[in-house]
Amino acid sequence: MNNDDLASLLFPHVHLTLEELEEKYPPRDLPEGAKATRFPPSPTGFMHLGNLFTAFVDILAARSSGGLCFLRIEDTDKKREVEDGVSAIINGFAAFGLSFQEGVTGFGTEKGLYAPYTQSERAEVYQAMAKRLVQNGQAYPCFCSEEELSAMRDEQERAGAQVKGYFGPWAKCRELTYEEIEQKVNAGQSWVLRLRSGGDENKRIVLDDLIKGKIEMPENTMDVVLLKADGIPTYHFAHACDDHFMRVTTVIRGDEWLASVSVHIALFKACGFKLPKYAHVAPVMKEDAGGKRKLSKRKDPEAAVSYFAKEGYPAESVLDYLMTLINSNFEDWRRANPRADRFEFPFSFKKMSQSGALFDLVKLCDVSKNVISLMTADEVYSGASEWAREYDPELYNILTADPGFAKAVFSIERGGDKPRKDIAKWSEVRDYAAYLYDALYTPNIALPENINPDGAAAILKAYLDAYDASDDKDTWFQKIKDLCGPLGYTPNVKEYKQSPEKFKGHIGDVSSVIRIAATSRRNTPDLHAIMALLGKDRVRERINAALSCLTANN
RNA sequence: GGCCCGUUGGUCAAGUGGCCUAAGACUCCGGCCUCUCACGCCGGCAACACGAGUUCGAAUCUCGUACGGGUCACCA
Repeated sequence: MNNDDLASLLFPHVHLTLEELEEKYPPRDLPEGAKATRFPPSPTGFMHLGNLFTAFVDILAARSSGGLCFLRIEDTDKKREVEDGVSAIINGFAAFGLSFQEGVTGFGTEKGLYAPYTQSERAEVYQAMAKRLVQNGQAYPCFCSEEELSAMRDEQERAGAQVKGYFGPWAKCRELTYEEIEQKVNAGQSWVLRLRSGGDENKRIVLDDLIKGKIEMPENTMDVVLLKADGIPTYHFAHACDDHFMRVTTVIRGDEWLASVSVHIALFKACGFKLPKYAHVAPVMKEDAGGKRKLSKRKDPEAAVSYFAKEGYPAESVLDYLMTLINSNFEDWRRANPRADRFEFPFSFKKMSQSGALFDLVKLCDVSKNVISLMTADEVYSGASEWAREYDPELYNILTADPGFAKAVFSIERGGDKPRKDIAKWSEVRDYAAYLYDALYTPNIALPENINPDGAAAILKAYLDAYDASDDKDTWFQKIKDLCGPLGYTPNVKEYKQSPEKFKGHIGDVSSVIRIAATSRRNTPDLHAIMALLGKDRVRERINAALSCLTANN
């Protein structure tokens, strides 16, 4: 058979050549060792945490090597496509402050020299390569229907074949003559284009994966589909064409692709492309009934990236947490460089886990508390109010009604050597600040077990007499100490511990009563600062209210 | 089932034949810190899946077993 004739029959209108493509998309001019990576999502309208994770590795690998990362849209499966899919992806990344140097930048917009970056717009590239493969005798049309293929699979099943699929003797259309093909094509029969595999199952190929190390497997023998009946390429073929002509040096993707590597190696070879480096990333897992499984879109709310925005985790927190999963020594680095840009971290593929890590919300909270504890009061204010604007309008109104006051609230014990770490996400701010706002405050005078209402009332009365809103912190504290003795408490906690029988309690009990009266909380940050924010009228008001509550109960 | 990958405390993990009586972090539990909480500090619980082999010596190398995961589409 004359392959040129076949190519012309199959692709009569394709004139672009491999050589022209090579010229149009020349190798990148990158510094030594710099990596060109890409993140290629399908526009399904859902951004999975795993997408963020892999994309983050892509960006990290690019930036840490002085290279670049671009965004390519893989919309070859029209069934899964969603209208606003592309915007959802771009917005999703923007929410995390992540962007790409090249590729799709919005719906219908893109930048970069290797355009187009949307697969549905790259038909001529795939067609040209497909034609070339036919010319070289490395691809052929297959007219088998879905019914025929499933019948074939059934037969293989029955025969107990170890290897199933369209290959070797099972590949019926492989041996079609030109005349047979011509007749079917002219009759309008639909066809797919298949690779004419030259692989030998007894030969083995070796892949040196950047993460998984050396992997050996049998050569591919399958005549895999390159172009579907509608002329759209399969993932495998698009991967070869795009990652070659977009001059990707390092392919980073989920490890579910590992099993397809033999196909990809065969394809790159057939096309005459240089094989890129591969890094197969293990998925983020979730604990389930004692075992592990992939984070599931349906079962796990935290699988959606939007979950974190809704809960009010700062993007920085999520990113830092992801960093610890990517390279666990990031934590040490972060401790040494608390405020450094995380892209300065010396990322390494070698330090990535070979198996999937369990997603740990508790750990995320810890990381997030650290992140928030390092923020300024202004940053906390804007983070919290931006979150509240969307998810808690009442809180938003309260916070923004008096930004100065809100910032003062967030300033309590912030900025020192030992910053408080009690906020992990913005949704906790409402509860954190509730007692500082009348609109959120619910009086609830619940005394500790060792204090009776009379004792508490005595403390409050005495305190009201001593209270002066203009006292500085030391004076304020000294006054509480001075209260202790006459009421039968000791200002010295150690003394109390040595002989508890001598006292009603210690200074902790006295200040607890005052704290409860002023805030209805047993635990708060620095009470002096809180009372200063509350103001003398409100403090007196609340203590008086507590007093009457205690006496009424008697 | 075939092929491939993996398995160190509850979790993330260091570890590349002797420095391992197995690091660090999170969680949990004690204790300390001139108010509570938080922070910080000190301490504690807790692991090399199993079995053979190689070796003077194995968490580390080899083989087998078990368990877990992935993949076998005109989906990506």
